[in-house]
Amino acid sequence: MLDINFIRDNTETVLKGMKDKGESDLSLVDRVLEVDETWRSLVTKVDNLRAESNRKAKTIGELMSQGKKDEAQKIIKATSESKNEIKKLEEELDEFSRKRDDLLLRIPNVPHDSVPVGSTEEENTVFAEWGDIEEEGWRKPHWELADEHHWIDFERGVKVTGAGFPFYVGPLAKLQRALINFFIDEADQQGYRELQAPYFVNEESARGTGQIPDKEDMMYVIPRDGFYTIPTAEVPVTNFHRDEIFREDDLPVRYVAYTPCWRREAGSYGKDVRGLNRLHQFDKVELVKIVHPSSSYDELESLREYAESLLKKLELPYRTLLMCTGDMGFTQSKKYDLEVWSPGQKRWLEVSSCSNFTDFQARRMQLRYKNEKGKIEILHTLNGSGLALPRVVAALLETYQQEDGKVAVPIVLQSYMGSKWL
RNA sequence: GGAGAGGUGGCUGAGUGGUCGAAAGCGCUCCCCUGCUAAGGGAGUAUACCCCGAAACGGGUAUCGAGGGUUCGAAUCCCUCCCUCUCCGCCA
Repeated sequence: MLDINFIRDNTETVLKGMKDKGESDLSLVDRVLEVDETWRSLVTKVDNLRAESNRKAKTIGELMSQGKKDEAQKIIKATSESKNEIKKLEEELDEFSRKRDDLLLRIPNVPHDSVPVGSTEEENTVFAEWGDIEEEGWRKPHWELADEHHWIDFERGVKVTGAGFPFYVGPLAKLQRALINFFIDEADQQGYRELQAPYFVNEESARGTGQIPDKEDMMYVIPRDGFYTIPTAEVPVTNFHRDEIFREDDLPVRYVAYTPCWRREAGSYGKDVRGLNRLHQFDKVELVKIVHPSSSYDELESLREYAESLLKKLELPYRTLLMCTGDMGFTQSKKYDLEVWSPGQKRWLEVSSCSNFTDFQARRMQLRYKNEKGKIEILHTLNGSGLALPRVVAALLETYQQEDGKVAVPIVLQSYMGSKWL
């Protein structure tokens, strides 16, 4: 959510940002400004009326304690009339503040100046590339390999739960456990504090990070208890500090959390979703930062570099994309995607997405800090995957396979696996 | 799940219908004093929003778990919900 005052003072910037992000309804801005103006004039009116009735109530109190009941009675009569007027105006006030917030929630975050303007994924720019990519060759896709070794059981997953809920079997189950530990240990060394988070969240939390009302359909719902299963650890972890005020000295705050993630992925079928490419349940190690507004773009770069370092250590070729305005998403101001090369499928797979939300999430969540002058300001939030497991596993199986069908273990994982071969 | 008690400012805790945004203590910040240390004295110390103003300051409104109600007036009374604690039940 943007600050209404920011929109008032920087209307052109907001409009340009919306245009660049491909938002079709630019009239939102005019409407929100109009509604806000009405709201503010109503506030003034209501506040004045309430002030008057407070004054009268006080007078009545004084008269009563002096025993002047008749005089008090006179004022009571007069006051009860203005009560109705206040009530009516209060209802109107509520209506307008709701309207204003509705509109406000539909205005996207403003892209940073360094973000390329574009409308489709073709206009993302390649920010970095690492490793040699094999565009031809004998390598099998991971689902064939996994099938041969009976490492992933999709069929039984369908039987037990449904499509997109596979079992990982034997060495592959262990490999996932190894990756999770490796990712968390690496983050821990970089100063991220480990958090084990709830897998269900309530409605306020889903609203805080913006899954509601925007992306409600991505989550599974537990209606009886009013919970949502988390689509990413970002939701519980960022909400960890919701409604809190930090001391400036305590910043920045960095967390790492491993959780399963659940996504309904409604309507996605076909070859893009084969094997481990897209699942309803998957594991992810997520990084979250809560930082001083002045440092969020630096923190984004270090977040990106950190995520890249994981792929380097696993020796998996990757590229980093700087997402263009149109491909970036509603809440972000700048975003990098890391894509790992899948030599069996001859395509890139997204394994991490590192984003700066500036104050957009933090405002909705009332994540704030007190600066040196004692003034309260909104913080900035960032997050990034470090990393999402299934596609890393896919790329790893395909990259480390040998011609005889065996699969080697990356050097950094060998101590976790206790072996050199899967 | 059943029975009972309770939710007040950074913390402890007073306040059961009238000048309470809230006593007191602790903590924290600033100042003074004391030639170190300890102690002492003074001032300040919630959040959001509106109005005025360049700003400082000022004026106002709302908030005592959340929402609704009664009343001229609610932290205080009533209703609903949430949460915490104690006992019982159940249980990894």
